[in-house]
Amino acid sequence: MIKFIDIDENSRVPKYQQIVDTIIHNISAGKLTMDQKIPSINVFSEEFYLSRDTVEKAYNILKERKIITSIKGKGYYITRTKLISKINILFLINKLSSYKMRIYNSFRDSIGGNCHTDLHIYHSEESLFLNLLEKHNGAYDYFIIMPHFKTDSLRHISYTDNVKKAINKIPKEKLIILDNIKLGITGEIVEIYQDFENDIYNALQEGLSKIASYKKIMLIYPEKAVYPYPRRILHGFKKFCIQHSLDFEIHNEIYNDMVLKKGDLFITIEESDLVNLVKQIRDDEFILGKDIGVISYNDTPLKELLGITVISTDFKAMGETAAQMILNKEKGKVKVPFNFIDRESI
Amino acid sequence: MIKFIDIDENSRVPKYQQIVDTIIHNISAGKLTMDQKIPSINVFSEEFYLSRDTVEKAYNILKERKIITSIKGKGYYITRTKLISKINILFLINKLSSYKMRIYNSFRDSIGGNCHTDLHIYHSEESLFLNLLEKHNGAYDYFIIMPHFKTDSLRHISYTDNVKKAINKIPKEKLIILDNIKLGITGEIVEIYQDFENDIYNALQEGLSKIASYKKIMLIYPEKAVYPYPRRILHGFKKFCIQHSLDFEIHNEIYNDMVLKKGDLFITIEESDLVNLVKQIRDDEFILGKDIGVISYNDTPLKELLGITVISTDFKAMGETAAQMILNKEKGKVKVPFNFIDRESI
DNA sequence: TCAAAGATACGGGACAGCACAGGACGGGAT
DNA sequence: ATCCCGTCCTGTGCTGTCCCGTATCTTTGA
Repeated sequence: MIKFIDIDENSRVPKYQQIVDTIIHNISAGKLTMDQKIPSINVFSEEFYLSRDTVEKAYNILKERKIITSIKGKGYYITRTKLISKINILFLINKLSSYKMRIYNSFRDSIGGNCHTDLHIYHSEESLFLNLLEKHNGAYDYFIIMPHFKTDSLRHISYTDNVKKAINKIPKEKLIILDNIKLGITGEIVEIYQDFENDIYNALQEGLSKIASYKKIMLIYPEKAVYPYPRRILHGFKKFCIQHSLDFEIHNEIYNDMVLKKGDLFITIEESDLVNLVKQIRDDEFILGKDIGVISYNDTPLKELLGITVISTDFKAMGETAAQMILNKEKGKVKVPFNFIDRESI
Repeated sequence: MIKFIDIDENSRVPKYQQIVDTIIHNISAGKLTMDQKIPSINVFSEEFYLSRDTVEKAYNILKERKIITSIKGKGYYITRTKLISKINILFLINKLSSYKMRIYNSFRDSIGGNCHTDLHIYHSEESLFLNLLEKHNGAYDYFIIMPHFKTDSLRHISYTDNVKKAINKIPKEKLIILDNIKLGITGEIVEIYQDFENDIYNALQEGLSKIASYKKIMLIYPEKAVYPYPRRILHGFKKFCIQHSLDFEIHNEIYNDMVLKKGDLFITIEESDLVNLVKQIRDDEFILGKDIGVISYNDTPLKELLGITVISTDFKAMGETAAQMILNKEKGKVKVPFNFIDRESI
C-alpha cells in the first residue's frame, strides 16, 4: 500500500483538496505510476479517519481532471502521470486538409507552451464524433470543434439532434465552435465563424469590375466530395451572379476534356481543380487572366507566386483568434476575415 | 489447447472484458478459427485461476455478440470470425506538415473501411511521445510511428534509451516504422524508410548535367527549425558537391536582403524559403531557370504548375505501402521512392 | 449588522457492478 | 453409470455512484 502523507486537520486548505494535492504529489514523485490502483474510498477514509464523502469528492476532482479513472466494482486507477498542470485542449476537426492544418498550427503557435493540445479527426462521421466527445467528456479544459458532417442526400439539415445534444453537454465556458454558426446553441459560447454566403458574395463584389468583363462564370463546387463544402457558398455565388445579371454555371469538377471558351471565368474550390484547369488552359494555349480568368478559393503562398487571384479565408487569423480568446477568456462571436486578393489571373 | 495471453490481475479492465478481448484478438490473429471449440468454463477458470462466474459472464457477452454459440452439454464453439472488430491503428507523427498529411491521407485511403485509424502528434517531444505510447500500449493492433525528435545541440544521437525502450516494448508484429532506419531495433519489423543521404545524392546525380552548369550551389537547410530535418540530407548534399568538385554553401534560410548572383543554384527545403527566393529572383529581374536555378525539396501539384524542378519523396507511395503491408501482413524494410523531377527552374 | 446562501465535512443508506465460491439441474458422450 | 458440459441459482464481500440529512464555518446580500 502506498504511504500517503498525513491530512492536516487544522489546515486552511479543504481536506478534499489536500487529498488531491497528495495524490498529484505522489504521482510527480514517482510513487504512483500509470495504471496503478489507488486505495478505494472506503479504505482511504478508514485509513485516515475521514468521511467517505470527503474522499469521494477528492476522487471526483481527480477524475474530472482525468488523472484517475473509476471502474465500477473495481476501483480507481491512475490514468495520467504527465501534463497534469497544463491546460488541456481538444481540437476536434472533421478532416485533415491543408487549411485545417494551418488553423491548428497557427493555434498552437499562439497558445503558447503552457497548454497541451490534442488533435482528433472524426472524418465527418457523426458516430465517430459522438464517440470522441463521449470518451473525452470532462478530460479537457477546452473543446475546439468544427462541426461538419457528411450530409445525407435526403436531408439538408446539417445537424442531427444527437450532435446538438452532445455539444450541449459540453460546458459552455469550455466550448469553442469553429467554422459554423447555424448550431442553434443558446448561451454565451465562443464562436469563430465563417459567413460562407456573405463572404463569397462580398469578396466577389470587390472584384466586380474585373469579373463583369467575363462572359460566363463557372463555379467548380465539388458536390459529391466525401467531405462536402457548405452549400451556402453556392447561395452566395448565385446571389452575386443573379444580382449583377451575370451568366453562370455550376460544375462538380474540372474534367479533362472540358471545352474552354475565351471569356470564361472559373472559380475553383479544390486545389486539384485549379491544377487541372491551369494545365488545360496552357494546353489549349489560352492566356491565363486574359482569355480565361481563374479565381481560386483560399490562398496559399504558392498561389501567390503563381499569380492566382483568390478569395480567401484567413486561416492563420482563425487559429490565432481561437488561442487569444482562450488566453484572454473572451466570449462571443467573431467573424473570420475573408479577403479578395487581386492578382494576375483575372 | 489454444495458448491465451494471461489475464492481468491488477488491470483496470474488468477480467471478463479481458477474456472477451483475448478471444476476439485470437480470432483476428487467426489462432481461433470457425467452428473451433473453445475451453469449457470449468477448464478456462481453473487454467487461469478465475471464478467460473467470470468466465461465464465473458462467454455470455461473446454469445450475445454471436461470436460463439453454446451447445448444452457439449461446449462453446466459434461461429463468427469476420467483421467482429475493426483493426485499430495508431498513427503517431512528430509534427503536422503537408507531407505528413499526405502520408496519412493516402494511408487512410488505402487501408479501407475495416480499420479505424487514430492520429496523434507528439510535436517532436520525447516526453509526449513516451506518454502516448504508455497510454495506448496494448490498445491498438498496429503502431505506425515516425521517430523524429528535437535534437540537443550537444548530442547528435537521435534517440535516447527511453525512446528505444518504449519502442521495443511494442510487439514487433504490431510495429511499423516510417521515415527512419537508424533505430537499431533487432528483429523482423516493418520499416518504410527514407534514405535521406543517398536519396538526395542519387537525385542530384540524375540532374548532374544541368546542375554542373551552375557556378555555385546553395542548400537552404533550416538548421534552427523547431522540428529539424535529418542532417543526413546535409551529408548527401556535401558528398555530391565534393565528389563533382562543385562550389557549395549551406544557409539556414533565404534572407530578404540576400545577394543573388547569376549562376547561383538554390536547393530549398522549406516552402517559405522557396517562396521568398522566387520573389527575390523576380524582384532582381533575374530569369528563373537561366540566371538562377532553383530545386525544391518535395513536390506538390502547385510546384508542378510553377515549373519548379524538385527532388522529392513519394509520400503517397509511403502511405500506400504502409497500408499494403498491414493488409498483406508483409514484413521487412522498404525504401520509399525518391525522384528527381526535371522542370523549367534549372 | 444580521440573515441567507454556500461550501465543507460528517455519517449513513440504497443500488449496481465485479469477482469469487459454491450448488442444483439436465443434456451429451463414452 | 459416470463424467463433463452449459445453465441457472444463492450468497458473500468488495467496489463506485448517488442519495439523504446534519452540523459547522465562511461568504454574500440586504
